[in-house]
Amino acid sequence: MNQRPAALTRPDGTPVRVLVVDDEPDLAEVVTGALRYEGWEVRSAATAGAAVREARDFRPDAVVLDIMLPDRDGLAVLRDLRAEQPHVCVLFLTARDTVEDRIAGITAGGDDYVTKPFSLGELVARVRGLLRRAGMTRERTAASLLVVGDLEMDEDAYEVTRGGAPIDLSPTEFQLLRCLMRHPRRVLSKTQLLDLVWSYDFGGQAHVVELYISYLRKKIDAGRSPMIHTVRGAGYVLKPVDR
Amino acid sequence: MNQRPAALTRPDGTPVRVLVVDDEPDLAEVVTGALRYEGWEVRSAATAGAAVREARDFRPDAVVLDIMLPDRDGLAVLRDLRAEQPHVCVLFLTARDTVEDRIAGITAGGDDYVTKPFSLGELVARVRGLLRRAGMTRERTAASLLVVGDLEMDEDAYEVTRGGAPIDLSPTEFQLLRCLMRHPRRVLSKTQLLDLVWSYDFGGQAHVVELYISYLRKKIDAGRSPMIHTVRGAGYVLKPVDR
DNA sequence: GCGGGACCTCAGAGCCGGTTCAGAGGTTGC
DNA sequence: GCAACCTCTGAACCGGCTCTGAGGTCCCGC
Repeated sequence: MNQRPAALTRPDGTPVRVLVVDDEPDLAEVVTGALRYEGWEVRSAATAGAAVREARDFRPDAVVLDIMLPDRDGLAVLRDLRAEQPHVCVLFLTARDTVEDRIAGITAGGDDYVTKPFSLGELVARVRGLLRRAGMTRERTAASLLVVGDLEMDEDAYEVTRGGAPIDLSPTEFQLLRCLMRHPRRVLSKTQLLDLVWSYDFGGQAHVVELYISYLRKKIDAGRSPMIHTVRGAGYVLKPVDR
Repeated sequence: MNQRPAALTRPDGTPVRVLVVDDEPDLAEVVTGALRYEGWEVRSAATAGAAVREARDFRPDAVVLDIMLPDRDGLAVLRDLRAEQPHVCVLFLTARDTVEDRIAGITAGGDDYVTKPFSLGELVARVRGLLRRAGMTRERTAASLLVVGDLEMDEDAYEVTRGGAPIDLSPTEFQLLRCLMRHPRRVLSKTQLLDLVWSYDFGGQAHVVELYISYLRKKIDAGRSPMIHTVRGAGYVLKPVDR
């Protein structure tokens, strides 16, 4: 117990490969770490040229690609990548004000994007979604369903049920619960949750985590045997009710 | 379930093959991606010469062909293609001001065309229609009928009914509903819908999506249990009323 | 029993996303 | 050339969401 969830793997059982392309070293480092934590094999590149070269050698399943690179436009890089590996998935990183025009049509092709500043949990979930839809998965569970005890979450439909009864969650509540459900029986510290759920530029206090845990409890544990437990001095755990 | 709809396949079960011919790289890339997302095998060519060569090797079931190519006229390419593969379907891309008489002959031959700028959803639907009419299908559902709960859409006849009662939709409303009906129970982001329903050169904001959702609701959900649901921060879903 | 730290909860302010309306162009059909 | 319709923009409105601050409660060590 207490290990990370079964890693998403390629059909042949080897770990998923992700290439991170960003010219800002700090951000690339954080993103790389978060993806590696998922059990995936990760490499990074700082320029479009390096990205294409690296991809040729590394053969990634997915690419996390900053759309604002010093040497070339994002769509052009996408084209180069696809020319060699038609089925690679791409998640674009964009600034909020860069949006729309430059990435027109991208999501229609099955690719996706997140706007800066993003939360790492969101980023990971998006990459995971891309891989899943591309058929790059051996996960037992059907499609996008997360199950812990009688608690279920459909990530595609944004639906959560406990004991079959639907539960309405706000976006932040949903994200927080998603993190907990991805690591059941494992204590997650408030800092970890803050890093995963809130965007990296969030200046607030860990206090919000407590607040949102209390919201979640009201909606999920209300009147039932609790699944969310506090571990003093350590953080929070989600467990099935039995045992 | 909950991933993309069952792919249209050849009678022998292998994926449909589509060749995209356009000299504008960005557009070709986006179109290619959208078709690939349908689960089809896609290649692209930038010139008439390359197209004919590629077709000889690739043996596509359908060709998406820009009528304005640098080296040769689209109709000439059509002749060359047909000479080698009489049964290939062709979808032409034309500028809005292209003279009518050139197009007149096209649809008579069973082929089709869309005018630039087009929406990706429209393009995909047209290719799908060509393939279906050419008998290139193993889909269970009769003809062009989409069904979600008591909501039905006949893509060929442009007819929509809910509970048997006909509903009148404008072209944009129709397209938007088509996208939702193709992915029932799945949250589609405003950007995704924008990419699919609106043409690739649309510079506007995601605000229009909200507007058209409200139009659709008035026509489809009016006075009945709603099928269109908003998921804050994520997008919109279409679901059957039960459960 | 007492004090302090960690955690929980409430109430409220500001903000953001979503909805709707009104109206200006543009297009189509008569 | 007019009327009807469609499409999109801008603005106002509303509600819920998110976070801050403050006080309360629980737990532990002394």
